[in-house]
Amino acid sequence: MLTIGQLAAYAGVTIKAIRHYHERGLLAEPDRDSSGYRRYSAGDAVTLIKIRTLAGAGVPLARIKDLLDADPDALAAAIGEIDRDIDERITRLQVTRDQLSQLRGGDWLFVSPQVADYLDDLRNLGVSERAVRVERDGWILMQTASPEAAASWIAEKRELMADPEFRDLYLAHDAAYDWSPEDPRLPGLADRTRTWLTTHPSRSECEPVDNPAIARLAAQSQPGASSPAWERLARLMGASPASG
Amino acid sequence: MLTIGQLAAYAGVTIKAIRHYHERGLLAEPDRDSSGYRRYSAGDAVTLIKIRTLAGAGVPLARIKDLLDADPDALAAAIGEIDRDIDERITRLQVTRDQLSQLRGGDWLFVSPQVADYLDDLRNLGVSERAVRVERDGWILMQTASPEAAASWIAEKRELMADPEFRDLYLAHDAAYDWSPEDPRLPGLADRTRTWLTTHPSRSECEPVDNPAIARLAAQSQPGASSPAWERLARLMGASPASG
DNA sequence: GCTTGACCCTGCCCCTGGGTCAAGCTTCGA
DNA sequence: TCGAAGCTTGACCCAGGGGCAGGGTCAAGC
Repeated sequence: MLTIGQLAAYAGVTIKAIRHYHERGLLAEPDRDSSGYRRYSAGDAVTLIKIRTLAGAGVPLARIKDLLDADPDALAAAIGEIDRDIDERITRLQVTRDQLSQLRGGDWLFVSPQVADYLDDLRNLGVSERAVRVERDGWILMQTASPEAAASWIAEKRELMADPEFRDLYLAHDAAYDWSPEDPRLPGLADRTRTWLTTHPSRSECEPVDNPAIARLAAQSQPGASSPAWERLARLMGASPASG
Repeated sequence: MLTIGQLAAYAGVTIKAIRHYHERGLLAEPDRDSSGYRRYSAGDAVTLIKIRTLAGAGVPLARIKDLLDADPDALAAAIGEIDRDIDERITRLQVTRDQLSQLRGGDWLFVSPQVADYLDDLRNLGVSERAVRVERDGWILMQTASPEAAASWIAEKRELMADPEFRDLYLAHDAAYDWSPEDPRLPGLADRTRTWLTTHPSRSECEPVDNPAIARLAAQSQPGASSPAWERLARLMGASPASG
């Protein structure tokens, strides 16, 4: 006959766990010896190892309790189910591992794949990290408000980026962020932008999304995301569609 | 700006979890609107997805809190560590899955491999399941008391099973369990057993282990594990070494 | 203007699967 | 014979939330 410590060592379980199983009714309380110590049989060891194996597989104790006195067929069925569950957990762990590796490596985790691709395009174009971050945050807000609308907008915008003049304007606006508000290039840039806007009517019903000013709009909620040069640019463009 | 429900939906997390992260200091409490609702920014969504990813990998919340404002090098190191941890958990899950499959398939899980082999030998010999179970339980008790001694005994016993006369005696004792106590074969079996015991002095210091009577000894703790025929057999063998 | 349903707020207790500590008894080995 | 190790019960603690209570808010439809 075994003491609780011997049983625990044999089954590879802590003493505390055994008492826990007693409390939950998984393992019957054995008889006590004259001093009140619990005394276990070999059958208890067999049961305990079953419990440990099932618990190690993540089966809840309440379910283990049922399985222990289920008929062999039910047990076999349950084991099959648990087995599939383990497989699923393994694949989920592998997914998690992949996601972890993406934590160091861009925005893939935070936005839809389409937006992530778009952000990568921006980076390849030489857009500043600041602008990329502002775009990312804007797209997150849009995706939250309406994932379908964001999906169609992002498609439209990626198409737009194929236009060299638009790309040029985008990069110029990005660069202008750091210019002095008295920079002589600002009026010309404002003119070019206005011209582009009038010759390229937006197809989407939400105009600001389609031009670089979206960055300023999205940025309004973030302190310090605008600049003196951009403020002047906005004034120069006057009542352009972007300012509404 | 997002409500807590929108943020939760975007990040794939429950509202309750977000509030929990606020309590734990993982995610800063955002400003409230006029009605006291929390209002979130896109940056909160980015942080929350980081939290979710790390938490999904099993990283404790307290550690996530540290990692969120750690420098990139420390984060990369931590991610490497977490990655190894996930690998380990995957292999452990695979081991668990193997053990699970053994739950339906014998005694492999409950005793040492040597004892499991021995029990399989017994089954192949045609020994009754009752006797196998009694042997298994006896070996569990022995292994718990002294794994090394049990290891040498099991080796000795498997050697012994190579002796045809011993095998024969073992099977006869097993079969005798179900005989009538008046069965005329019992005196002859008692004689054969006594003869074998005198011509085969035990090498181990613990004699009962080396002969079939171990089954009876181990069974004494289990009610109903003996039988009328066995009782008579014990009386017939008189003061044999097995009866002590 | 009123209702209805969805959403949000705080605060509390509950769960699993144990770990840890305390205070006192028993058993074992030298 | 004495100290170390082992056993007893009981109470409290942890993560990571879930669920419920009891209430406030908001937007739409009638």
